[in-house]
Amino acid sequence: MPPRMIDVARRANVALSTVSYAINGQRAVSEETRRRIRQAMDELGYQPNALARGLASKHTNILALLFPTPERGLGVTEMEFVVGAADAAREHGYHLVLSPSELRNVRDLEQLTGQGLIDGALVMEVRIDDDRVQLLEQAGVPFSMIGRTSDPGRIDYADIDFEQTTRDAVGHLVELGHRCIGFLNHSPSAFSVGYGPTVRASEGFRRAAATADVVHVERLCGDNAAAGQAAFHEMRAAQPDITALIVMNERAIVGVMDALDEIGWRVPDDLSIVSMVSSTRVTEMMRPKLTTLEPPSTQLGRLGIQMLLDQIDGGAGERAPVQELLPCRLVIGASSGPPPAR
Amino acid sequence: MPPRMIDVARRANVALSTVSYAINGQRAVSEETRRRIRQAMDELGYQPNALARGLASKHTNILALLFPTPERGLGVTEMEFVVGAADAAREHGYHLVLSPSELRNVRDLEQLTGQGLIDGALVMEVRIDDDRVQLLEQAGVPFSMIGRTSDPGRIDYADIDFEQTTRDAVGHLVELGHRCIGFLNHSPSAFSVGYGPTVRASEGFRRAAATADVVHVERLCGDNAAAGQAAFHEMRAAQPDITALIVMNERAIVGVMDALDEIGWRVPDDLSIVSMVSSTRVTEMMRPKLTTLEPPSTQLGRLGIQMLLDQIDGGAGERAPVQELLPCRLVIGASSGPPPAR
DNA sequence: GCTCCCAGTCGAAGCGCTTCGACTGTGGCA
DNA sequence: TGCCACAGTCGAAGCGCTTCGACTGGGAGC
Repeated sequence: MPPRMIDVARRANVALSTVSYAINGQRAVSEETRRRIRQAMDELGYQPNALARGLASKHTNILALLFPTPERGLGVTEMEFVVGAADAAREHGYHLVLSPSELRNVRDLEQLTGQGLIDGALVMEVRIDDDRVQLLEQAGVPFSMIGRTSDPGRIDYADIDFEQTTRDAVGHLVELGHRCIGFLNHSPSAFSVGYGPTVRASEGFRRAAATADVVHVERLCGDNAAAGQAAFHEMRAAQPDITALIVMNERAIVGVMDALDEIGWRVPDDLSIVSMVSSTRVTEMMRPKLTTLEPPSTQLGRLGIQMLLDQIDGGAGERAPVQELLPCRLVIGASSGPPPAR
Repeated sequence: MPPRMIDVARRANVALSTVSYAINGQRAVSEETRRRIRQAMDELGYQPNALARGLASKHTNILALLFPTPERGLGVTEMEFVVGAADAAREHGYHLVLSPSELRNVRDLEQLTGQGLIDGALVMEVRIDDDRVQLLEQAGVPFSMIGRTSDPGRIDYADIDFEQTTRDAVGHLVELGHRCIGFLNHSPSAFSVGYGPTVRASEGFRRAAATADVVHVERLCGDNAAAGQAAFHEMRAAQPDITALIVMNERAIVGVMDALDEIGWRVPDDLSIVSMVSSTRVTEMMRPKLTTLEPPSTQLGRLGIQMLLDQIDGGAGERAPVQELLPCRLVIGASSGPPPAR
């Protein structure tokens, strides 16, 4: 029912193949012919059939976005990745299919790559040691990652620079005068499965604190208020002099606030709080409005797609892998200030 | 390079077409033959090529998810839609392509449907009067909506039951003893473009309040703290007796809290707050933990896909349209209580 | 004046599948 | 005993494109 290429060809009085060449420029077509073809296409409202094109040409203009849904659930930051990626893909004439593959369902991934549907994949929520990476490699599917494995080798990735980000967080607090800083990280399970941000922020914090020569203490903490509350009390028991807290666990923060109420502490007078890798969209809803290191989520999503397309369009040539670490942006809110004079 | 159907056929000593029939059951195949074919497929690790299949059969097993990115940005609730839809699609053997079409880019939509890539579309963020609906109709693409237009006709949709939800919100407050209730809605621009939830919640609130015979006042309010703060002061000026507030605007809430601080009011002692259509994921991060009417987001996403598939697989037959309104779940937090005895 | 080359065009052969019509052999039934 | 129906199988014709090899007619080069 929709017009086909042959209809365009007939109307423009040329061969089918000439229309094809006019459309994708694989061979020269004279200006006059091209004009007639364009006109015919317009008149018929012609749109090339994506499947036929893909079948014949071996590339589909479809990319997959692999996002597992972690126990933690997906938040604003992840949504921003997705939107960034989807926008970037569309701008380049690609479609993005969403593949909510659980890690356990390696089968799903095989199915996706085996069907010949996708030209490449963007892998989200990468773990330090991620099954999907091997799978994609041996399937020969071009891919890039948001996040990175412990040894990314020559795989393209874009990730948050946790080293820099923790340094910035610690730096901000040190500048304000803090000398004893706590770090509340994600859950023990996130750490033990090797979720990248959890592991890297942990290392980064330790190093940054050591470099700045401040007393520090870290805790892993379940993603809920109760865990946050308990964790803070434990931390304070370990380091009674604590005057500032870096939190990379949005859902634990409210628990910390509860804990502070219990001991009559106020933010930022008695304790400064800096949220790490939280969207301002979230921190602005908290009271006091939190100081945060906001992740460049949309940009990461776009970058991920960009890298992938470079890889695909770039063709076979040996390229240097693109591996970028992006910093978070320090957005100062009302939750950080000078330490109390205790 | 990957095995093709002909390879399977040769290995199982049958015709190509027999393999096809064995796979999708369009014709009877003997048990013995089927066994041999299955074995050959396993040995070769065969996976049908999705494009070839689609080209020949006229359906692709791909659905599109149409989500415009509103000025307001996409939040947790929207993410949950998306995940629900993606999961449901995968469970049924479909892929989901993300189409972040701006409403203005009607061209993008035409391109998507014209390419023959998708079997159907799920439309998110539907407005009272939505261009995309006409476009999809005239393109002959099966689709269903999350949300609904003013006159959905025979189009399938799943939406939140705003009538019921506002009634529940008002009911909860009335039960607590409140007699003067405010409603803080989304922005004037959301209202004027006819964003469904904004419009319907407005009507619902007015009706519910009238039925319950309580004094009520409503304001549209920009999606930010400053607007919320100003709006609350205005509301109180209009109705000094206000003792409870229903808010369907997550980002304005913190502004309301600021306003309360200014006049020395506390929640819920002086003012009860109920958040409408907010994920508990969000309300649990607020202090006090907000009472909310939590939307069945994931379920809506799944339902949307389900309806779409019924429509597609159901075939040509005249079905009754599936039009479902789902209630939100009242989750009582610490932000609502009896009115003060002023 | 002849060859050579190349821009520009055409026809045809696939890409890997679905599906149609045709063919075979068996069993039920009169 | 003969006929028909039908389960089970096969070959071939597309689906709507891309791409390859081949063909044509000028200009450029000598």
